[in-house]
Amino acid sequence: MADLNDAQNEAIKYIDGPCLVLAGAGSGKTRVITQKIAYLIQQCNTPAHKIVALTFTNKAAREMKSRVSQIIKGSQSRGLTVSTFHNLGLKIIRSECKKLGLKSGFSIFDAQDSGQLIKELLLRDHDDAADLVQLLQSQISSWKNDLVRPSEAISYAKDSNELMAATVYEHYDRHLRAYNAVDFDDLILLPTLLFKDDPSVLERWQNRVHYMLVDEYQDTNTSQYLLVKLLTGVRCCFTVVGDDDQSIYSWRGARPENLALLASDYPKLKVIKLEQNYRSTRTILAAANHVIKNNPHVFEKRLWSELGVGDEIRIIQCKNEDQEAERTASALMSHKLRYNCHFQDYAILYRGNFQSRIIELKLQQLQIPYHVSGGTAFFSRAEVKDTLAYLRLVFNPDDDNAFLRIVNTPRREIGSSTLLKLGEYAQSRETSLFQASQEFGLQQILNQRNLERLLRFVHWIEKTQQNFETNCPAKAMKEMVDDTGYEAWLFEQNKNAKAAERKMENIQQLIDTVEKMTKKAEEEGDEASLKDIVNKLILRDLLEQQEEANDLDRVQLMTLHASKGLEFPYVFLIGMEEELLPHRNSIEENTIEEERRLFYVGITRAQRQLTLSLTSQRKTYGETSKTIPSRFLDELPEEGVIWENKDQPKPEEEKKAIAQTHLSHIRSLLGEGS
DNA sequence: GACAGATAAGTTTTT
DNA sequence: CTTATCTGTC
Repeated sequence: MADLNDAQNEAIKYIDGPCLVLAGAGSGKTRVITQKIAYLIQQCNTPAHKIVALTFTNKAAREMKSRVSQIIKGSQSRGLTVSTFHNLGLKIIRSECKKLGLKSGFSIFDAQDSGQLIKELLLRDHDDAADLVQLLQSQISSWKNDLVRPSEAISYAKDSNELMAATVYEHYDRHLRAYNAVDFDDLILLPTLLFKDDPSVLERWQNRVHYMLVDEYQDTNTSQYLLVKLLTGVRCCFTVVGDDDQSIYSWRGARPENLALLASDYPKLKVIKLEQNYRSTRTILAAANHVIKNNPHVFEKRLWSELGVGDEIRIIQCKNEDQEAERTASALMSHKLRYNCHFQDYAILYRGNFQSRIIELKLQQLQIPYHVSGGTAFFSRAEVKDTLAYLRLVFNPDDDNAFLRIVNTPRREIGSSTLLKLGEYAQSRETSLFQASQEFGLQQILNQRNLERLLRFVHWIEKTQQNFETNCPAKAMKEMVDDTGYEAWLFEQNKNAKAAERKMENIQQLIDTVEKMTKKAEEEGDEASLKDIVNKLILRDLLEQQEEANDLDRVQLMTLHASKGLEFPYVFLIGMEEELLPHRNSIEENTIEEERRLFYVGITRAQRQLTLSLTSQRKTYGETSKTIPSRFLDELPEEGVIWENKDQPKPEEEKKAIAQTHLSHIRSLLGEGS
């Protein structure tokens, strides 16, 4: 436990009661958590399996796990729980599903599934509901995050609109249960409500948690706050770490005031501030402090650094996004060649996922290896969603969303009118589409031919279910995909065979992943249930994991949100414009402070050098329009910041670098050829 | 019931 | 500029 400062040491050794660590950016908060876990296990004889550490992202959980295992020898950390809130919730729901009225194969609805369900419910009662869906979806989500149940929402409603929304909420929840499904918010909400209502269940779980640590505490919502409070109970043995300046998730229900709430809920709360920054140069830190000064603060803190002054912050002004991408890529490349760094030392950050496209293009042109993290690209692909829907239906036949998605994909000549009739029948019988398909009464409604087609599908699903019970998951999955004739259908659909091939590769990747996960689970002695794996897939763990292993030396591309908790020697932050950062909606909704924190997060990711860029015109929806420099640029200090004018010719050095890359590329091609 | 072509709509951020 | 949805024809 060498090399820790006094505050860090104090935070680690204080274990007798609730502890709040206010940790500024780069102040070593992850170190505090990992070292504290080691301290608990090695010095305090706390059994590893009674310690729970919670994070918000899979990536953070993985990182923490690996850092803990670096400190303590393998066997000692066995049984330690390091997981995301959502994964812990899933674990609790899985083992308590009977109490919650769920069957074991329950599905997890992602945001898209939820949206679809809400849309359907709205269309039943209202004519033009399309633009209401998003609004209702976020309303229902906030209700769930605030522990408001449908009945309460209905009784609190003040006008007809609110009543309508609350009614949709009630229908929505009822349908979820009927589908034997939960949504993302339920993963936290259901365990919390269960613990609140059932003391015996709560006690059982409390006994499994002797000490709890929570990372990024400013991101907790009301439901998560209560979950932690309930689980830690009267023992109050927990450490939470957070930074209100890095609160960037209030749009999804996070309550940074939970930091302050803690002090009133726990009068004995020990508050420790970490103010020494070990990450960034003084120039970068000064800029970050200067910017965040514009926000009001509950907890005052002064971040300082012992590191050198370092390079100036560069601001590159470009004509358009094309040039911005080009200059970013070439500046990166010339820097890399000059200082002989690794690609993994660089990160390119942006506000929205859509901004990665042009950058990717330019990086490809310069042969720069990169990895785009986060992003829903893979999971939003039709073929991936189809395959997952097949699995969902196999394990949970009541999942009507999955049923509708794949009942006629590939074509089984089951069309919309058949499904409409089936839907009406199922509704009247109050059962799922799958169950309804097998009912006798359906003969009255559907003609012989259509009924046969439907039953053929139902029987095939049942056959597949059996196959999954007798065969190993990956094999059964492969057979399932083969059985559907999906591949042939893809080639039929896509004129160019290449696109179809790529789609099949994506499905194969899913199968490979399942195989790997199964093997891994077996090695660790867990039950290798495909149900769990599918749910983990939907929670987005795993695939990232695989990619990470392969993507060693690559430039990292990600959103500002995704970058929180990470650090890079050299950071490029692109799109410093009004309506982008701060985002247009945030300007309208007057939530500039959160955007400022987002900028703050971006700045503080950089260890040695920070480069900002902006354009004077940008293409949106295919139309170019003028842009205004971000107001945040005005908030930077004058000292230590240099502006590069757009009219300036490209620096000679960068030109040379590009030429050199091309040359070395040609050489490598020649070399391989001979 | 399938499919092509037209038209409209939409990009914040994530588990 | 892409993607989702609608419409009309076969």
